[in-house]
Amino acid sequence: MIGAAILAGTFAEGEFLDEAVLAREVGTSRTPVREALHRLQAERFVDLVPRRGAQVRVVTATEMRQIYQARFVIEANAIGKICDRRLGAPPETPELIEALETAGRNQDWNEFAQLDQRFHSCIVQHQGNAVLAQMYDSLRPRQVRLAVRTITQGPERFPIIEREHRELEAALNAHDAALSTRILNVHLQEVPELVRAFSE
Amino acid sequence: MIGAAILAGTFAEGEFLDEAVLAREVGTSRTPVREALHRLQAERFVDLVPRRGAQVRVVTATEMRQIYQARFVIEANAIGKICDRRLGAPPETPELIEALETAGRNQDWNEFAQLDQRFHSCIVQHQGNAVLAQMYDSLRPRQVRLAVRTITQGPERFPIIEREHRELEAALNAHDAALSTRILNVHLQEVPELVRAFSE
DNA sequence: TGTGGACACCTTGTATACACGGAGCATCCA
DNA sequence: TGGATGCTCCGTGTATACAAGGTGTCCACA
Repeated sequence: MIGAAILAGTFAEGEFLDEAVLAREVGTSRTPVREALHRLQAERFVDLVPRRGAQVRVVTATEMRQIYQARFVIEANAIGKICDRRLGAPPETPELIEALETAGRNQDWNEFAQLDQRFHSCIVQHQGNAVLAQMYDSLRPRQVRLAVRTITQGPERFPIIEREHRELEAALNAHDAALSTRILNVHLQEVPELVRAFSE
Repeated sequence: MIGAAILAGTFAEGEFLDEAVLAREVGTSRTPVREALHRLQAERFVDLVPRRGAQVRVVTATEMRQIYQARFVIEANAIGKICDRRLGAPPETPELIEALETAGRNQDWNEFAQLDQRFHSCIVQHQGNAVLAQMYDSLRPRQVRLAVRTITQGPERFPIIEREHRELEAALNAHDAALSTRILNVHLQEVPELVRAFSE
């Protein structure tokens, strides 16, 4: 059901989730709750330890860095292919950039994060490999938990993100793989650095 | 439980799986079967369509090609990093190559496929990014179904695979990224070509 | 007073019963 | 005769009851 939403930030890391309690809170029985917890395990939100239950995973700075590395590997590959084939930026990008700037002006962090994700996701999809695209998207849930922490603490980064998106779009339309990759590299390195700054 | 094994090749593509029947066959109740089916969905073995049940996914030639592209993207990245840092081939490789050749001599296809997977998997793990490694491994179940089809039809490829593994190990130990990548590219392009050959 | 063992309670894992929704078939009408 | 509609049956989705295992506490003994 609303499994993912439950974990947005309401539980402490390492905490064990009680199925019965969750069921009561959601107003359903344990069965759907169990299924939701299994989905959450698949999305790496919780560890299911036998006979103990679902433990909220701790997202370490190391893991976060690795997630962004993984994003870079997949998205850089997509960019390379897009430039090779001279496809240009995905057709949705102007619209998404527009919406992103609106969300930025309105200080709507949720919307902003979601649009940012869609921007990058549509670039990866533009390459045409559904398997890679699905992998890329599967990284999202894990980022969300950190995203709320970081973005809310650094709203001054909004304009920077917006600018880099526009630069990336332009570089893609110029079929310039090297430039696009360079921009992406900078773009994706900022968040892990923020995370590190907080955790050290 | 044994969910994954069930699907090794015993069900027709597109077939709907009946929970009650499966439960009877396994000798358990529907509840564990349902959980297994959900896991199988996470592994992309089945599609869970609401109120209809679990449908065995059809693995198209296109998807197979994309899976091998995805493998290449991740493994090539690992190889690049390994050569950059001059790590050399993973310490397990000599042993794995040895075992692979034994399996090849014994015509043990199952063992062969498993060792081949472990060989590549340990290269990706050698890079040190657990997120990418887990992604890479998650591709495996989907390959297995095709692997049995192709390998059993082309056992003459065993020596070729073995040779390429040895070449890849040597190239890694020589810290030669370009050569390693070239070998990997050839190595991973053969299977999709076989698949295409069968399906056309 | 500290440590070890046993018991009880609590939570997960499994089974079964019930509810809900869809798909297929039959029948009726055009 | 063909199509549409309604009914029935079957299979998934959910709830609840029961079993099993683990953890924490309490008591007894050293």
